Amino acid sequence: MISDLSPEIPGDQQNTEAARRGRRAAGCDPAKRRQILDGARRVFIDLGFDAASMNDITREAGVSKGTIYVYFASKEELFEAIIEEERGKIFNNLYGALEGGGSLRETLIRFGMALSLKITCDKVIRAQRTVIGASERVPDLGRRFYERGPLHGHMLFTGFLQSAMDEGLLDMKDPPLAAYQFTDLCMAGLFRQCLFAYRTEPPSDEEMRYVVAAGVDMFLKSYGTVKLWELEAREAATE
Amino acid sequence: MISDLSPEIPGDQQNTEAARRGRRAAGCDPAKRRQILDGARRVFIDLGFDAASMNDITREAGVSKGTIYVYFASKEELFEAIIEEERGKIFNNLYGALEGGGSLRETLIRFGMALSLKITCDKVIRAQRTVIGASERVPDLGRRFYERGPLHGHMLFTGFLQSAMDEGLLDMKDPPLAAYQFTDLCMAGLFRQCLFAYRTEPPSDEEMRYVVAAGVDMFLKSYGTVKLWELEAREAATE
DNA sequence: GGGAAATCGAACCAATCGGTTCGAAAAATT
DNA sequence: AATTTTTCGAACCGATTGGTTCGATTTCCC
Repeated sequence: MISDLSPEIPGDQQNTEAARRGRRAAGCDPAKRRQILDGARRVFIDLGFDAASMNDITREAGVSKGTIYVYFASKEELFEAIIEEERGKIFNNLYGALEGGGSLRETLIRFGMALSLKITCDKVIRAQRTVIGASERVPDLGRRFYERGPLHGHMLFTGFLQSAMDEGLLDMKDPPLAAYQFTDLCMAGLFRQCLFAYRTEPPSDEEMRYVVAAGVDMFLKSYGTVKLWELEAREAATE
Repeated sequence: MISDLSPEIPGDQQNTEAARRGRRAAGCDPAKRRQILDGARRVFIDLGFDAASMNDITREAGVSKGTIYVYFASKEELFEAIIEEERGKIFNNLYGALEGGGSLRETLIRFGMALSLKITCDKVIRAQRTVIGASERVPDLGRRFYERGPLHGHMLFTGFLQSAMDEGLLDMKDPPLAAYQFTDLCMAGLFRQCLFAYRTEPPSDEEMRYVVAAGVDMFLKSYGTVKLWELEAREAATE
């Protein structure tokens, strides 16, 4: 079965002749595809879409140009495949931090750390720069990235806040707004500093922890309920 | 005196011959310079640095290519001149909002509105996208933009918070961090939404006011002192 | 109005772009 | 080992790039 060997490739042009004989269709070797994507990713993220040439990618990937065009129809298609991959790498396994247990404060700190560490690390910042730069001429690209990445995460986190509200731990008039406030507090200033290349290197773990803790404090001081204070006081007393 | 006519032009090559006769040196007509900058600004901000060609700029500015190269040595130099101008247009006259009088809460709302309205409007977002996109290959550009723009503003605002602290209205352990928290709260979510082209049009005045008011509430609930509450209560009573 | 100077406009440069083509070489299936 | 298929590598396409050059034209100062 072909899909066993290359499950992630859409089966639009299966090259049925070869398929019937149990042979791989042209442009369907997952390893080669990976090789191309990895090389192209480095080039695109280093140079941006425009400045990256297909010859650069050829060189970086160690694959001939003709072969690239067997796997991807155009520069745009290759680019979009890479952005999609990057989005997945950034946002997958991020919201598991919401389900690790512990007190509300602990969970918020754990989530805030995971979020802001990932969003401000060098690789991710470079990827975001590339998407933002391309958003001017290809708005759909930036839009899709945002919808499937940050927006999706925002809804998951809003749901988490809702459930904390149902438990009587938080009291918010506008949970979606509160979710935005929280995520922005967790990266106070740092996100823009990184985007504009003001920081030579990403925030350290300690700095991040300091900012996140301050953000969580501020957030809970605004939205925490009496029940939350009682819980926290009780917990502090037992230690 | 030449510098009276073109004060902003560096006098490196004054074409002394012509200057002695009271004539303008080549490439020193402020009006032409403006014409070129205006055309180039539109093209660069619409297309980004790479995709903008000098022929596009020629067309948009209504100036021959040879003339452009009399005023600017290269595409990069022209681009940097425009970014510098844009930075000035964005951040100048922004921090006057801090000095308009009124209560602390009123001032914070006024400043927050001015800040976030300006930073998320279409023109400014496009300019920022261009700078961020170019920051990958020309980090100095993004760095200078950030230092002379957002960072400078951050220091001004931190000073404002300090003086409010001196008056006993606020109590903060870390004023610079608090300044970041405030500015980020004022654009909760909106800044990233705009950057990634998720929003077709910038936030409305009402939406902005709603977000800013919520941010100011949160900020004051965290950092406001008893003295501030008394002041606000007294003011509310007299109305 | 005469003469100096700046601008224009178009041609021109070498280099590079994304994308295609094709025969030779390499791999893999039978 | 024979044969099918993929990949390679280089040449090639037309278009466009940033940048230069240069005579014709316009503008401006005396």
